[in-house]
Amino acid sequence: MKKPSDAELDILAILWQNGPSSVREVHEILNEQRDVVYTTTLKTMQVMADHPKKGYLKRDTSQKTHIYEAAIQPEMIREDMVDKVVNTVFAGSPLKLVLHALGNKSTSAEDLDQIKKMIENLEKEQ
Amino acid sequence: MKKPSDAELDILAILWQNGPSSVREVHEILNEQRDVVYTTTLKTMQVMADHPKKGYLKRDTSQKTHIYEAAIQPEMIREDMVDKVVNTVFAGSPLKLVLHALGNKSTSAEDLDQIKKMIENLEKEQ
DNA sequence: TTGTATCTACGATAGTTATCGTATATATTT
DNA sequence: AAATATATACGATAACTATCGTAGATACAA
Repeated sequence: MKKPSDAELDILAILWQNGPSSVREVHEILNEQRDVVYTTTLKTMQVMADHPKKGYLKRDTSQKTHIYEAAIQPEMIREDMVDKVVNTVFAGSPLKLVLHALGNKSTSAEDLDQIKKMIENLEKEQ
Repeated sequence: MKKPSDAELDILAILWQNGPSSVREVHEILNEQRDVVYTTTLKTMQVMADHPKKGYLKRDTSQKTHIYEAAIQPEMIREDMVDKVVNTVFAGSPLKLVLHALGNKSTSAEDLDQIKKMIENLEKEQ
């Protein structure tokens, strides 16, 4: 599967978070992140839905205002994206990525707990 | 700073790992990862070095065979790349990324130890 | 010295990405 | 009904990406 472009990923993220939405709804959120005019958002979403090699979005055209929905799920591209990051800026070491994510972000106590549990489970398996 | 493209990242990763290298040396490794002809690697590296808005590489032209070296470091783009991944395919949750990285990869006992230590340190700070 | 190998330089190009303007249809408001 | 707002459709385009071929310089070997 072809990887969505940067701008396409932004739109997918919004749809994954908010569920089926109109172009207007997506645009309002996208426009907070970076300046872009409405028809740019529209065009991008149309291409994402209609391009024969993409099909990232489904659309419901039964009303005047079309409703778009993600046609791919984040799980389908996570692996590829994480691999790319690990193999380029973390010298192929998932450990380094984990330490980076833990170190630079303010991780809550609950989150740390959850990671500890995960580690315990992994250690049992070994 | 503009983000290097996919192909450029592949080349940067090789230079980060191996240090200053000739096009031939980079090409041998890159060509194992995906089929590409020598002049494609050459051209890409020349652009990475010469393009006014890039400057990802430095080159030493004192010998017939030029030697290229990374002019940017992975730390300079890690943040951006991790943020992008987290904010798109992990719903903005670094925790999810960490669990994914731990779960899908066979993480060694030593690595798990190191993560535990990291977590202990973080908990002390809180 | 004549070939063979190895470089760099550089142009061409097809495909993709991201962006925006204009036209037009359809609602909604005054 | 006329004006305003809101949609979609769609063409144009500039910039970027990735790729490869050809030409010419340089080194080295037979």
